[in-house]
Amino acid sequence: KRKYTVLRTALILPSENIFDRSRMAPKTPIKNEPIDLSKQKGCTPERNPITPVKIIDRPQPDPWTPTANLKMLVSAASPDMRDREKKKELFRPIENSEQSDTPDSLQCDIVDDSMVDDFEKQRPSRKQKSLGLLCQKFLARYPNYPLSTEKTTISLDEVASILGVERRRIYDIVNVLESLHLVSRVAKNQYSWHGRHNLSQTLKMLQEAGELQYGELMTFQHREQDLEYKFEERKKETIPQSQDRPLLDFSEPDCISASAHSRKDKSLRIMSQKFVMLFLVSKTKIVTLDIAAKILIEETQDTVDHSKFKTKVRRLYDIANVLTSLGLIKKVHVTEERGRKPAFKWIGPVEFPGKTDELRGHSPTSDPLPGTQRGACAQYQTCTTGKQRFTRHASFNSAQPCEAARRKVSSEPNSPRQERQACEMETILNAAKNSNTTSPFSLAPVPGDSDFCVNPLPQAVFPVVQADMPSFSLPIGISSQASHPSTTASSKTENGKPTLVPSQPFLCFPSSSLFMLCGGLQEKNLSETPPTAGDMANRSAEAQAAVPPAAYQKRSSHKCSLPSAPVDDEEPAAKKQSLEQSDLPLSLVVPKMPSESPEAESSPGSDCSSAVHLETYRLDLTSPAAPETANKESTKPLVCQEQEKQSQNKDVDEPPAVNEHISKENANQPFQPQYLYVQPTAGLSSFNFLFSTNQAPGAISLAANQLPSLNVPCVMVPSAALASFPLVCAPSFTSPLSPVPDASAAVSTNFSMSSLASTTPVFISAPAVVTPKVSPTPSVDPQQPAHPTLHLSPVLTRSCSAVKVDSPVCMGHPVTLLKLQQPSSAPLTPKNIRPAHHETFFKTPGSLGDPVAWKKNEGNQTRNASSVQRRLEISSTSPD
DNA sequence: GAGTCCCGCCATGAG
DNA sequence: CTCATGGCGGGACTC
Repeated sequence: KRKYTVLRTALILPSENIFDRSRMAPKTPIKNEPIDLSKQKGCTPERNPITPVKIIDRPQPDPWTPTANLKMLVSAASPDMRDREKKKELFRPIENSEQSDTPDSLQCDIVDDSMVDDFEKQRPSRKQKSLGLLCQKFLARYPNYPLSTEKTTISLDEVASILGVERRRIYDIVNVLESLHLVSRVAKNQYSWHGRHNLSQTLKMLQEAGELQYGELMTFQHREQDLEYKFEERKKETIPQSQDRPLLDFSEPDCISASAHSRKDKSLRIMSQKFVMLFLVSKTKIVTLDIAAKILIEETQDTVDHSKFKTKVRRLYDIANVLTSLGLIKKVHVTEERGRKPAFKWIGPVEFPGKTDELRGHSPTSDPLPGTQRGACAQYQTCTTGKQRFTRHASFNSAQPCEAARRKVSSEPNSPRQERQACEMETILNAAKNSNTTSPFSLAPVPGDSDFCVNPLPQAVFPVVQADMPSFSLPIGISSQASHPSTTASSKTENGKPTLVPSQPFLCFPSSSLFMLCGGLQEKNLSETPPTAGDMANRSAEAQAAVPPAAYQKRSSHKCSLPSAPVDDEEPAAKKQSLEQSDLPLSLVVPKMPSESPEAESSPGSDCSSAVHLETYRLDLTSPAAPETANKESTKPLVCQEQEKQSQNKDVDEPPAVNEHISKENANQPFQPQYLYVQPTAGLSSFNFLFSTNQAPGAISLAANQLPSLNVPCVMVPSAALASFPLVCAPSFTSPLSPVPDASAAVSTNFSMSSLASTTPVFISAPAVVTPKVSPTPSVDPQQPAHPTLHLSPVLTRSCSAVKVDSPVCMGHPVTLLKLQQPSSAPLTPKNIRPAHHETFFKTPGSLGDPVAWKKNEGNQTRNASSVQRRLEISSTSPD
């Protein structure tokens, strides 16, 4: 009965969870514990928190129940439902999250009553009250990748009441989330939800900052002892100014007038950032609490008294709990001589494709894109200040800009804090860099623009190639579409920022060489990519037409959301996404994938899915049969975990061949569309075009509606003609297959990879496997959907992870990897080559020469693409 | 007994 | 003074 009621409520109140407390309350029952209720300030007392548990649980069981389907639908439609479902999940201990997903449903049913009873009976165990769980619940309420259009505001009171906890707890969560820019404070008692759009950027920033700050330490990190030792040493040596401190402090001064240093300035937030930095800097990606505590304490104080230490550790636990629920870290134990120590391992994205470097100055020289680039360039804010010089990806800024916008627009009261936050990151970085930053943010375009304010998701705008941001970079991905309507919006909004066309399925590369891309991306992209709601809808329609059934279906569910999304406030869309994404957090938990594989670079959620897929593909690649795996994935829910498993295997399989990726992916994906790159000759002098062989041109063109540039699909080139040319197949991306919303990142990477390869006519494929197959006239035929070629070809998506390793290959270093016909032997000029997202790639000094240049190139790519797009756009239509 | 971390007192600041 | 924040650490709960 409860279930039904719940459903009803959900149905009735589809729009938002957040706002209606009364409504929400029922849901929230989660609070098993009466305790909380009492505490709560009359928030949702009506409901007995006690029993609620059951309710929560119930929802899930459905799979088998007749209502299950209904539920599913409902959940899709209504956020509330979703929330509940999530809650259910939440109930499990965080640790279990990994397991969860699929099993849950079953378990739930079975367990349900009994379990529930237990719950009820057993007073809420401590675990159930844990911050981590609470955080999961909290996160479940919001989409990982909210649409740009939807602004989600979080009312602390509401949330607290809904979740049945004290506000104080919410502060803990929010502060940590804030440190990662997942949320930002808008006003008193109000935060705005940004989601993970900027996460990768934020992490990147933190990584860089961390390297500056802790790099030394972490270098030796193998052993805590060593680390500690180092730390001590360093401390003694550098202690002086305590760079660390400055970092923290800096933020405020820069951004805000010094005025706002309230209260140690949110030590929790800062601590959180530092803590994350440690992970990012750590080679092992494992950080023990004591070390972290010591390091953090030391920074602050020379004296480390025990109590202080204990307190610090407690705080770290708090932070760790939140990070765990975010899927960024997981608890592990490290055994030392001393014994077994609690520690946490970073399982989030490790590599950030678009490191600041990329962003950093794109050297003017490399940029081929002139005017058009502007737009792209605009996206990046380049700050040159003395030493510092880094460009920010708009996305990165997005959060901040948003804040700024808010301030301006809403003129909300909390200026100082907001500013602070905004500045924090930069400050940190700056501090780390030692430079006095000229407010980088200031540079950021956003703030000034009212538009931004209007559009909550500036980030979306940058569909650009950056591998970093999965969501951002690749608009193509379904997820991107769904999740990032903003992209379209961004295109619109952004004045000059043509950038990537988020939706655009094709990428243009400067190099003259031709590439074949195989992938289902386009379709997906087309359909899904559409950023704006309207666009999205249109595209979706188009896409649907074009999209292969399988893909379509998957998406279809998602798509559905799209159309509806606009109506509901933020919630709906978010919720929609959340459905997909919601899993992510848990899935994220997955240990291996993210942490180790660079692929993860992109945001965890999306990344996971994408990355995972890719990896799996790799393995598959070897065997033509691969498709199976692909299917699995596709069929698989969004859950990363499963993928993880596969991924693990994958990882083992192949090291890092970029080529491989390409080929693999394609192969794996059953119906992926194939794309062809056409050299510049086509019309764009310097640019190459990608065509989707498979897709019907019409479909593509349709897409154009929304994004003219995107549409430009390119000329269709007869496969036969191409046959003679070296082709690079890049799996457009797996995303389509994967239900996972955020595959975009992967996609982008792929492209980049392809581009690199493209420079050289050489055919890139995984060492052993793919190449041969691909090379020949790949399935040029557009119409051949799932040709073997596909399998062979592109694996780019995967590249993300592999990229690093691969990079060398791409570089033209004939690593074993390059077995293909033409190894990189063909001199790949850096320019031509498109560095993978991974910096590592480029870093190779010798060949590359100027690392910076490489980076620039990367940036250029995007630019190029954007520019091209722009051109296209211009010709075809004016987006705005 | 160590590890966790919940809970809520109370300081801090803004209004 | 009130209210929003959030530092902090006692001590309970887990393992």
